[in-house]
Amino acid sequence: MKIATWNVNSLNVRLPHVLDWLKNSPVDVLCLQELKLEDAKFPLEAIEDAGYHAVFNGQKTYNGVAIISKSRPEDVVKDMPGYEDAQKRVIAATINGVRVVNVYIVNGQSIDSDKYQYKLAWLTALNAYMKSTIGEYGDVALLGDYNIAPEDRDVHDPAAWVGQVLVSAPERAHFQGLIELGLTDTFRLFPQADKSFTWWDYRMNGFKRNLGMRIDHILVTKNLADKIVSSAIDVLPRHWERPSDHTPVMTEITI
DNA sequence: ATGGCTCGTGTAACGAGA
Repeated sequence: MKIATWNVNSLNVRLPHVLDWLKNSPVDVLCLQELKLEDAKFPLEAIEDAGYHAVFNGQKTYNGVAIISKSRPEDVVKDMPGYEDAQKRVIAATINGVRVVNVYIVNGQSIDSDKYQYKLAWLTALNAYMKSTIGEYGDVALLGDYNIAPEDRDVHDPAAWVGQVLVSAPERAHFQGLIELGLTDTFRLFPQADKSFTWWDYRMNGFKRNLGMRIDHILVTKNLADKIVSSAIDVLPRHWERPSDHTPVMTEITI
């Protein structure tokens, strides 16, 4: 079973890339973030024509998440139960017996911003939600745009980023809090090239100069972690014309 | 040097992203 995550930065613009990528990388599950479209405008027909199911939780202009899958998604839950949030950032479903949780975690803008406080509160709610989800389902995969670079090696220039949003100690503590629930960062189960990133700024030739960050992640519970056979970043779509600023991450589980 | 691109909105210029 191959599972993947990709922040597409507008599904309107990136639908051709998603379809092309799925054709070349026919994963079983693809979690998308930043759809930037309301549910009525979700391109369901195009996804179904490609042989996939889709469930989605979108809104106009901002945010929005979707799970695309070969098997029919079951027990679909939108948003975090009990957490009041106008922003559409979460969708979960059970696929092939795995509880798949797709998140677009708050960016936070800068550490002196109100949005940073929203990010920390949101991460507290996510920890509680994941704790109950793991208790309820057992086999859980948490995929998405975390907007957190867990370690300095996940940052192109750690010295320049000390204390900034995406790398600040409170954010990293929240990431560690997810690990302490029993989740494993599947990318780090394998040897990886130095300076492996999933996002590059559109400005200043960020991608060509590899000035990136690893902020998109696939975490799984321990029982699933024992069955992971590969995890990799696919930089190919970042080379395509008019790309998303993020590129897909994929993990394969032997189930 | 707090900009630099890209997106949606809406049809000019701005907020948001990270």
